[in-house]
Amino acid sequence: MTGGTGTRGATSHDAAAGDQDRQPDQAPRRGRPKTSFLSPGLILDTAMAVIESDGPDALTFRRLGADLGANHTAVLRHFGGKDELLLALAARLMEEALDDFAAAADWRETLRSLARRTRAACLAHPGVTVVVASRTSRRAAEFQGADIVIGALLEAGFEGREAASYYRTLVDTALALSIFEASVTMLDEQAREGDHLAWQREFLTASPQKYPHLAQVAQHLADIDAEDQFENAIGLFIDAVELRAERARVRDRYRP
Amino acid sequence: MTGGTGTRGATSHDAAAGDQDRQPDQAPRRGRPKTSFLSPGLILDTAMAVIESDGPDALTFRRLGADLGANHTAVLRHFGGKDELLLALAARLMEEALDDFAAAADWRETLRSLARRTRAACLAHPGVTVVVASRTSRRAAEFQGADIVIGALLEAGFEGREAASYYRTLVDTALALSIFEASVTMLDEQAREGDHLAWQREFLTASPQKYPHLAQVAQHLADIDAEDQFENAIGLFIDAVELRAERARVRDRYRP
DNA sequence: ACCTGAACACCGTTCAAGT
DNA sequence: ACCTGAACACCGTTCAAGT
Repeated sequence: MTGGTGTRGATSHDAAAGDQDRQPDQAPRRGRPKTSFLSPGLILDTAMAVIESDGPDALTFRRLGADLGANHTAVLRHFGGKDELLLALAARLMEEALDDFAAAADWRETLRSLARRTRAACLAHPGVTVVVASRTSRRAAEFQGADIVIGALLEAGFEGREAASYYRTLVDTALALSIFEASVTMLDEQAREGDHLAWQREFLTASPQKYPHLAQVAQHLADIDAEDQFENAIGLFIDAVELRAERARVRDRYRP
Repeated sequence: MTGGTGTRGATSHDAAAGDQDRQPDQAPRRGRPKTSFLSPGLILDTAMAVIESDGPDALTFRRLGADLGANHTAVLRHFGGKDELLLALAARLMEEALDDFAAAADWRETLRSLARRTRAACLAHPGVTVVVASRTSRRAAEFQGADIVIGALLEAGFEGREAASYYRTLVDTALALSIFEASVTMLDEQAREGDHLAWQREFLTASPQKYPHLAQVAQHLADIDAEDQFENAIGLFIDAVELRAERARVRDRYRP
């Protein structure tokens, strides 16, 4: 029932016994560990595993303690509270998204890459994304990523103020759309059990008299692919940015 | 402490006494109300008031009961559970966004209007937006709104499949950005108490050696206005859509 | 038909106590 | 320094009972 995602035993007795097969180079002074076996990293790993296997509501200190083989209050020695834990999860998600992010040969491709990485990380952990959604700010997009994207926009031909503005638009849009898609994924999954997905049928049978335009395209609405849709949004963004970049370059040519 | 947002007394004793000054045309059979005094509408009003005044965490059945002058389990006679209540709150938020929504003279203005309405509703109730964020699907954009927006896109010159696709892109983007902005608002408000807003200063003092591009535009990043930013994103979307609409019209001229 | 009140299983957090 | 175990104030939900 507890899943068994922990790397240690499931009870505190097992945890105590574990001291005996601890690495000798760690040199525990007597038989008690002088260094803690819990660490922020291990706790975050376990938390993500719990959410992804049993859903956002399953993340409780008691469940976390059970999977870690520790008391349910032990986590509080590493995180000030649940809110702090969630903020750390949000930061980890964005770290994963931007891991090894680097500029591409083409500035358009650099922007596209950031957006795709953001989406990939959120969809890889939709449950985590939903729990931390309200604590995810663009602060998470760290300096490293910001510098690369702004570099791409400067390369495209924008001045400082515009580069800053389009940078924020891209990051916000990519992040917001990714979180939104993850939450729709989770919601649909939950609704599939009930009959809440019936609204898709309603769309197809909407009254053509009352909603003529809707009826005209209803068949196409049903089979829209989520990934195509995301690519579509990013494509629109880049097209528009490129259009304005050309104008900016022309403008600068006459006002150098 | 309980706020006093209820329209009835704060205790169940007061609620019972309230029967005596009930309207006579309601004709209560004996002294007990034959019609319930709680209604889904009243409950949702109270729930929104609670969240907006004391934050998302304040929305509990016990608090709701206190403000309504009823037992803390009475709400369960109108909503199956907390999840159902949140889904209803999400639906109400979108109803508010699309209330009296109508097509404008120009199709671009119609698209802009939908986006602005979505944002306005979310920012009018940021706390509510954050609680229901994970239960807000584009299902909420009801047939009425969908028909109008799709009509605008057909008017712009798109065929069925493209109109459907751009409709979804606009609705998803506007909704996702609005939810995101609301959650950033709530997060900043909470962080202002701590010193978590320190990252803004960090941005300004980021190493120009390690992050040259970032340093170049850091001053502009600080004073970006949120509303300008949203308008910017929608403006980019409409520019790109218009660009493609022109192409679609040219294409159709040669293949009618 | 609608509401009450007690009860149940659970939650995050605190704190004195252990090693 | 880190963890335990009991305790506290809360939570959503169930259910028999009232009117």
